[in-house]
Amino acid sequence: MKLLPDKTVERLSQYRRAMLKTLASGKHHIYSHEIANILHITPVQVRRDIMLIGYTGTLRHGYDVSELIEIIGTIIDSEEGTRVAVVGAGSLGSAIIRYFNGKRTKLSIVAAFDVNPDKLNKLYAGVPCYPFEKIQEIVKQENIQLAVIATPASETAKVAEALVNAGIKGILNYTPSPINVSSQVYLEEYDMVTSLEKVAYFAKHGK
Amino acid sequence: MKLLPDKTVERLSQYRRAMLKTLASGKHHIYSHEIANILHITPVQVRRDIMLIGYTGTLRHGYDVSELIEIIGTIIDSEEGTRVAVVGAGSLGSAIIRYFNGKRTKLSIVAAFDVNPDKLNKLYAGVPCYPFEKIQEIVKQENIQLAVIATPASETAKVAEALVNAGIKGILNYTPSPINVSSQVYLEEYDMVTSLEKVAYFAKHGK
DNA sequence: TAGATTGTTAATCGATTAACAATC
DNA sequence: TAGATTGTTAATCGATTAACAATC
Repeated sequence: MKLLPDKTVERLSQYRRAMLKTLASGKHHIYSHEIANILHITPVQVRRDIMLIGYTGTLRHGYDVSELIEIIGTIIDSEEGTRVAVVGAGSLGSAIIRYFNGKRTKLSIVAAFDVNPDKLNKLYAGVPCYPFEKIQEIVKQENIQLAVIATPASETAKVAEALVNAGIKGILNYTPSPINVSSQVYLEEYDMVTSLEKVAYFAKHGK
Repeated sequence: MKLLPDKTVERLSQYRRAMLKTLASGKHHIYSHEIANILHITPVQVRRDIMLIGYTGTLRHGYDVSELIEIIGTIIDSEEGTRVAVVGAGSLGSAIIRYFNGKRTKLSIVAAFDVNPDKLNKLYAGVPCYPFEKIQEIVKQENIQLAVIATPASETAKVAEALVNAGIKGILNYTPSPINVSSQVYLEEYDMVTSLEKVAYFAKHGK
């Protein structure tokens, strides 16, 4: 399938989550405008996204909730699952591990890394913590494809370099230090301060 | 000043952070292409954003780092500072509090809320934790304008309603449950699972 | 049928980038 | 000066939305 637009991929993830909730409530069919209401978007947006993944609903009942969940899975999940590491087992890192734990998803956090010896060999919500120096070895051994960076900002560059060398395919950087990676590696950066500053701006100036 | 574009506001926050770092390294002037390199964007983008806030550099030295920091502050900060509450003092909530603590910003987290009696009356990185039922009272008393939701997903709707009733102006929702709020309230939603699923998709399919 | 819905194209909107004049 | 840079308009790109035919 052709590469999907950035925003469509994000929304597919959200549709799936909303559909899982819908299914859990015992509802088996759903209209585009119902999905749209849940996510504060327009029904056309929903229909267009679903068109892009080649699924079709029916005029009478809209979309079949289970089928839609299934199809979205074939698009955005990797069949064999995706193994993820969290670098930095501080409060943010362990919050991320706990956050993912128990979520129904093909993404599994299988390793944490830290430099602090106190944190090593402990389990964070069932995930073992390894010394940062072993990153190359463990990434290979555990077949880890993605990494989340949750270290102090001062360590970001070093961590990113080690991850790229270890052959990681994608990085989600939660530190406020932007990093440079080879264009082979997909990089997403998110900073909570920027996000909250944006909320402050638009809450104040109206939007 | 006219309302700035969404993306420009985000980048201004990032420019400021990069400029603070630049200044700390003893550099007092910077060219648009240097800023662009730090943030992996184009120099034109940088110049256009800076044009939009009405600041101008010089042909010889580019932008004055201190002045740029100053100007960005007048645009995106509130002069008197902005007071923020975190709802949910679990691992994510306390990570957020610690994350903001010590950052140089006009945003200050001044209160946490939780329903768990064990967490009450404790300090999280210097921030007091109040019982959730007192939210209305404390928001008024402490003059809190923004809130970050970091509760379990099951509580999101209830929390959002209480926040809107308490007169909050902006909400940053870190739970995976989308919420509906009055259009008076600016809402930003961010979900780590969606973000990581997006990384997984583009790391796999190339982009 | 009438009303509601989907799927899809075309139009619009918003954001980025190319082009370039001005100038140090 | 020649080369490098800024500021800004116009063109392009990508994403959203309006419009509407098809149909249950």
